[in-house]
Parts: sequence; structure tokens; C-alpha cells
Amino acid sequence: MRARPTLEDVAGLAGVSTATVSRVLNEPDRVSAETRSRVEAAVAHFDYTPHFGGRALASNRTNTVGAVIPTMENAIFARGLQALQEALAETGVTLVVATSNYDPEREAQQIRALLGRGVDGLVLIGEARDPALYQMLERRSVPFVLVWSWRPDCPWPCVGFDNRAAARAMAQRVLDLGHRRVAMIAGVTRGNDRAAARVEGVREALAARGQRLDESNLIETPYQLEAGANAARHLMSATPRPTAIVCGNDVLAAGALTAIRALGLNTPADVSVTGFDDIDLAYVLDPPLTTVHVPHRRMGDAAARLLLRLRAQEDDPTSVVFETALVERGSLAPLGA
Amino acid sequence: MRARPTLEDVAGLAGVSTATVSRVLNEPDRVSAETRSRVEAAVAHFDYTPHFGGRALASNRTNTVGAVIPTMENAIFARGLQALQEALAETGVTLVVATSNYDPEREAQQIRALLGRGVDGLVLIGEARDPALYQMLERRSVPFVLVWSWRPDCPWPCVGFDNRAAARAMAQRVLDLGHRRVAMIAGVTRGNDRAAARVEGVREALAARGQRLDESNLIETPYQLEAGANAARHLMSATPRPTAIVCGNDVLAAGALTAIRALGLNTPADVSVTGFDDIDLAYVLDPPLTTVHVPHRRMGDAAARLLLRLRAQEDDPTSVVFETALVERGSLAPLGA
DNA sequence: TTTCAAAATGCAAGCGCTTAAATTTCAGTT
DNA sequence: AACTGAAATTTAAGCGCTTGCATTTTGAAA
Repeated sequence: MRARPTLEDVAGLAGVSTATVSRVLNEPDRVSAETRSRVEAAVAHFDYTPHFGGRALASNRTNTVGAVIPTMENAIFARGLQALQEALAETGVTLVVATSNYDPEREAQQIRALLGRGVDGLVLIGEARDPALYQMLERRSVPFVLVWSWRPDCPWPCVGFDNRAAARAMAQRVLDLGHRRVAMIAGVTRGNDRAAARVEGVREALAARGQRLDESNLIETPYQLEAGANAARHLMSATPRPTAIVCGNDVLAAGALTAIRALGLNTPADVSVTGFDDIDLAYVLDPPLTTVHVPHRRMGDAAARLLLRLRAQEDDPTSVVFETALVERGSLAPLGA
Repeated sequence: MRARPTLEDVAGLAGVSTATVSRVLNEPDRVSAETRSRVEAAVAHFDYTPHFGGRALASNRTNTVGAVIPTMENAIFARGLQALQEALAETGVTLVVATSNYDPEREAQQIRALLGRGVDGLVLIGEARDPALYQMLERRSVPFVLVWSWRPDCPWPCVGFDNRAAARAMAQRVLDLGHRRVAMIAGVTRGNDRAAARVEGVREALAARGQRLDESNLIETPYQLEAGANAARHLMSATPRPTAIVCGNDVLAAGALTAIRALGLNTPADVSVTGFDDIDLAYVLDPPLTTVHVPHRRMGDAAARLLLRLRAQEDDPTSVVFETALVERGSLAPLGA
């Protein structure tokens, strides 16, 4: 009836005090080689693993950081998380992931839940959230970093890219190809600065040519295939039809492509479509999707490093901004080509 | 200079003992309404959250379950996890997710890491793993459930489906449509009973018609788009070419479709392709993918319920098996159609 | 051999919480 | 008014670990 072995068990077998065992586990260098190996044998004998709670209580550290992402269903966050986790693991830090489903309230809940679990670091997506939440984080002095967003003078530590500029560049390219009737299928902008910035970027590009994105040419909808398909169906029912549809992300664009095909129309002959994010999906579609490439992995990696430095407080690290790249594939063509 | 508030702070303000505060938090019914509201006010005043470590240490429970999945990059697990998380959250249990990257050793590490963190329940994918690992789980009496696999007489609590039967049905259908030169692109079978079972299923169906899946017609490769594409390119370079390619999952199938198109060939006119899992990707492809539909969400949900019952030990719950469905879409056509 | 830092180890006080067991309170009963 | 059992509350003993400080050991210099 062996209960979980404790430090005391190990110490007893090794013939040392619990303090020494603890040191072997945490600061092996401070223990003589001989003692250490004796302790290690005892640890092995019992298959001992320290009790997380005891450790957290005594040291007031958990070596855990939490991440709250909108959803796991979009591959977009998966790769970044993987990189984040790998980079953290190198330092012995564990990652705990929670999802908010793009709901600000739910996100706040999840953050509180993670804090309750004693995470000593937080990775959050984007910048838009209740100021009270930021206050709480500062009050509790929990280090955190914001990923996926970046803008000049963001007051928080960020690792991201300029969504607005990237979207603007994409729209500009569409215009450069001769398109004049441009529509947009955007993500839901409430509580989502990335989605909002992408809309703004497109607006800016259009404005620079004296055009605007009026109500009938902008549909805001959840990031789901079905939703993208519905939106495209709706846009294509207008007269005259748009000749290009700029989408807020690749999932929406994939949905749009499917709907357009179902209508018996052709991409890009009848209508060009662009995406954003460059997930794997983008290049298995037919036609493959013109989109904005985002360096997921590198962002995850950078986020980990930034967070670790914040935790260590060894210096005052600054935000990291990445470049994006416009990837041109078959779904975008010059008007009338 | 406000340090984290403790039970004692709250108790002091409310004019009760820490025990009472603890009860308000854990068994509110055992406290009089008047006291309870006083305590709740004090909790609110301090914005108090219990210290996870302290709680874990004293109660020897963490209300946390861990899941180790192969990867977050395949959408396949995302939906199930979401459902799992939701169902667990209803009971106040938190889910912690780790990834193994389809590597058995890595999986074992992650399991140990989770146990170290005191999870009091585990969700694992599939059945194939070192017996020593199962022994350890039993020794520590950690309740666990296996998801995604199911077979008659599986000795562990499972929530899954019969991968072999489903794959067999798919292959049978392919044969029924007249195909005789059938190839397979399978996932890596080492340490992956699902991938192995799918190969077996296809083998059985072929055997029943006096055919076999010889070496040249079976490629085993990681579950990645690129890998699927490479495999398809290779298979299609044989003479005579296969007329149908059965894939171990949708990702491989998507890669195959892309490669086939790049070769200037047509699906399904020149070669039919089938997938497995029915992720979103499957129906935005062109042609849309014939595949095996797997009830991701329901499995996640069922896994949560089974695990909760195991933890409660109120009864001796048994495995749950789900039916799969063959979804026929454009990528599979009768031979010569 | 003696001396004395430095290195290694032990001692023991908590960390914040839960929970048996003990005590107090209270509403009925008699 | 006294009694009683149930309900409410407090008391106090840990849960397993870390860590500042005290003590012992060690090895090199004197």
C-alpha cells in the first residue's frame, strides 16, 4: 500500500536530511558528488517525483506559464504554441494552454483561472482587452507578453507584426492589379485588434485611391469556413459583382473559394480571392491562395524568450516586431486576365 | 506593497476562522447564510484567489486533468480537446495539454511531467505504449482514459472507434467501385496503433478479394502535407499506376491531391483518393475528399464523462465505442467512370 | 600538528490551505 | 428554566517542500 514517496522517504534511504535531497534536486552543484549519487539512487529506487503543490507552496514558484489563445481549431496558433512550448521547455518551464473562443469575457475568466493555478507568466494573443485586466496583471506583477499584435508605441511587451500594414499592402497589390470593385470578408472585430487592424489596412489602401469600403462590401463574420462561404455567396449576389474579395484570414478565404466554386464561378477568372496567415491549407486549395505569410514559429519562439527575460527581470526587454510577406499564388490575378 | 492575500487576511476581515473561509469556498452549504455573505464580501474586498499549491498540498487534489496528444498542428485533435475541456470545466476541472509529436519516448516524458504537476486524471491518445507506463499509472492509481482507439477486449478504459473496421470498410468501397490497383499512404505505425489498425483494415479488405498490399503499394510516412505529396508522386510514377490511393488521414490525402494535380493528372478521373478523419479541410479541397467521418466532439465529451466517473470511483464505467461513417465526396469515383 | 576558511550538510521554521475533532451556538422540547 | 441534539464554528495538526542559518566536515596553508 505504498503511498506516494516523499522527500523524507528518499532522505531516509540515502541517509541524509531532506534539505540535502532538495538540494540535489534543485541545485545539484551545491552537493558533493558522492552524496549526490547516493541520493540519486534513492530517488530512482522510489521512482520519486517531487510533489508539485509542496514545491509551489514552499518556493512560491511554479515554473509554469499560461497561454490563452482564441481557439485550437485554427491551425494558426498551433505552430506558434509548439515553438513556444519547445523554447520554454529548454528552461524547464511548462506551458498550460487555455482557450477563449474569441470571447473577451471568457478570456478574462481563463486568465484568472491560470493565475489561480499560480502560473508565473502569461502569453496572450493581441492587445485589445479591458484595462482593468491589465491593471490586475500589473498589481499581481505577473509578467506577460502579447503575441500576434504589434503597433508603434504599444505600452506592453509585444511580439508580433503590423497587421494593418500587411493588410494594406495586400489591398494595394489587389488594386495594382487593376481591381476596382473590391470587397472584404473580415473576422469579428469586437475584442479582436488583429481583425480590426486588417480592416483598417484595407480601408487605408482603398482610401489612397479614392475608394471606400462601404457597408455592402464589408462583411464581418466569425473565422469559420461556413461563415466565409456564406459571406462570399452574399457578396457575389450583388450587381455588379466584386472582382476581388480580400479575406481576413485563410479560413474565410477557403470558405469563400468553396462557395464561389459552388456558384459555378471561377477563381480567379471571375473573382480573385486573398487570404491572410498562410496556413498549410492555403497551398492545398485550388487555386492555391494568395495570402500574407506570418512567421508563426518565430513568433512563438520570440515570445518565449521575451517572457523568460521578463521573468528573470535581468533587463528591460523590448517588443519584437516581425516582417510579413505577401505570398502570391493562383487565387489572385490581374483584372480581366 | 500588497502581497498576495491569504485565507488569514480574508478570515480576519470577515471576523471568522480560516476554516470557515475555506468552507465557504469549498462547501458553501455547510456555512450559515449570514456568515457566508460576510466572508464573500471579504473575499471580494481582497480580490482573493486561493493559492493553488497550498490547496493541492492540503487536499491532495488538484482538480486538473492532463491530456497528451501527438500534435496540435493537425486539426483532428483540436475539436475533441475543445469538447473535453468544456465538459471538464462544467465540473470545475482544468485541462492541461501537452504534446508528444508522435514520439513514444516524448509521450512518456510528458506523462511524467503531468504527473509531477499532480494531475489527477489523464487522457491519452491510443493504446500502444510501453507496459511499464501502464504499470506506473496503475501503481500511482491515476485514473486515465484512452481516446481514439477501440478494439474488442481492450483492457483499459477507452473512448474510440474501430479504426481497423473503418479502414476496411473504406477499402471495400474502393474495391466495390471496381478498383484493382489500390495503393495506400499510411501514417507512421510505430507507436501508433491507429495508423497500424488502418493499414490492417485495408489489408483485410484486399485479402478478402485475394489481393495484397505489397511493399511497392504501401508507403508509410509522417502525417504531413508534404509527406503525402511526396508519397503520391512516388506511387504515381509506377507502371502501371494505381487507380486508387487510400490515405491514412485527410492531411496525407490533401497532400496527395496537390501532388496529383501538379503532375497534370486528374482526381478522380485518373486516380481516386480517399482520406480519413473528415476534418474541415476535407470538404474545401477540390475535389472534396471521400473520407471516414469521426465524431471528434462526441469522443471528447465522452472521454470527459468517463474520466470523471473513474475519478469519482462511484461505479466501474466501461469503454465507449463510436460508429464512424463513410462520407462519399468527389475524390472517389468508380473505375473508368 | 594546528588553524581556519570554504564547502557540505543538517536543523527547523514556515509556505497557504484543508479537515478531523472539539467546542460553541441555537432552536426546539419537555 | 433546563435539557438536548443538530448545526455552525473554531482549534490545531499537518500536507511535502524550500531555505536561511547553524553546525560539521574538509583540505590546504601555516
